[in-house]
Amino acid sequence: MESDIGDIRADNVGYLIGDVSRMIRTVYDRHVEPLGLTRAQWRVMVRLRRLESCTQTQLATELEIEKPTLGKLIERLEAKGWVRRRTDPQDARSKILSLTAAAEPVLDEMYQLADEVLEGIFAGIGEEDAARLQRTLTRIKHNLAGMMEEAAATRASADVG
Amino acid sequence: MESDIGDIRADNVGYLIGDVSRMIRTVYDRHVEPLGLTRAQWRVMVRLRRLESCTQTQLATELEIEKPTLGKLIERLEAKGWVRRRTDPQDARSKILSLTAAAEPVLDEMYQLADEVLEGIFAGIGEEDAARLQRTLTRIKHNLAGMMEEAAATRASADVG
DNA sequence: TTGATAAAGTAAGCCGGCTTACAGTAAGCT
DNA sequence: AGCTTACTGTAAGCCGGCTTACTTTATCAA
Repeated sequence: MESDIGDIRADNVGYLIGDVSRMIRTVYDRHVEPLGLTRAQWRVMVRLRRLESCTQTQLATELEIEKPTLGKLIERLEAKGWVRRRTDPQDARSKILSLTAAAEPVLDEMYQLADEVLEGIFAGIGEEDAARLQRTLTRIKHNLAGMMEEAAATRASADVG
Repeated sequence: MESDIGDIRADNVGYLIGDVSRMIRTVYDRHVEPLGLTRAQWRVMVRLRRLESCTQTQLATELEIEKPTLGKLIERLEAKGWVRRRTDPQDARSKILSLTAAAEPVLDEMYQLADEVLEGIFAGIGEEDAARLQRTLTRIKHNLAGMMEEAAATRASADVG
């Protein structure tokens, strides 16, 4: 039963993505360890720099992570003095996030390190292959998004009915 | 400065892999939730079935995860009655792992579910693209493995010198 | 005005990855 | 035998993802 492509997927591509993702995280984190922050924390700061200032919910949506997940990240970044969090004067529920001046040089260093790591990760891979990888992964991501919505819809209807 | 491919990688492919990996985990876990185990736990059992029986260190090596990580997974699987763990009579340090009879039907159901999920993930992606994805990701994985070894070597020499 | 509903963020707790540090055991070399 | 070294597994604890449940505050409708 579909032992050709089926096995290829199950034994290789499926876990391959997970392997690569895990290794990317490890390699990044090891490289940037001396700077005192992780890839996930850096990602938050990069987005925050681009947005100038925003609420936590906005940022969580942008990063496609959940609010509590972002909350913990912000907590650590605030403790390190790179992110400021103050209550929105227009809405006491919201907290406005912004980068501190101390964050800038760290971000700049991180960019450079990230570029070096990416250079290594994509060594020997041509532009065409990289573009194709991007297209295929994007398609997979769309498929996954559809499956997640579908599951959510099923759940919702189950809750009602 | 290399704003062409550089930006493509940093803004898309890098995080794309992470996104896809995270979504795969979520989708799997949601789908198989009713069976009472996660993708990671299932992965352990699948490998264990193939190996018949082995020690924890062997299995951790096969799965490319660390021993404490596997230890926690085994703990849960043992509590659920799907994995048995007994001391090796030849070496009191080692514990021999094996599946229980109760694990078999769960594994069979998981296989089917996994295949359905994979079907959905790869919907609309041709065999050629899938094969290409596999090749490129494999190359990336090799690059990452090299970088991790390199970093480990640097650390070791730093420890000595 | 007040009462229901919705939204922002936090708390608590689970999973799965990691590291460092340790106990127990084996094996090898004097 | 005894000492050292190396290996197996566990403990403890951090990070980053998630969910569910909660508090606080806005908002909207009656």
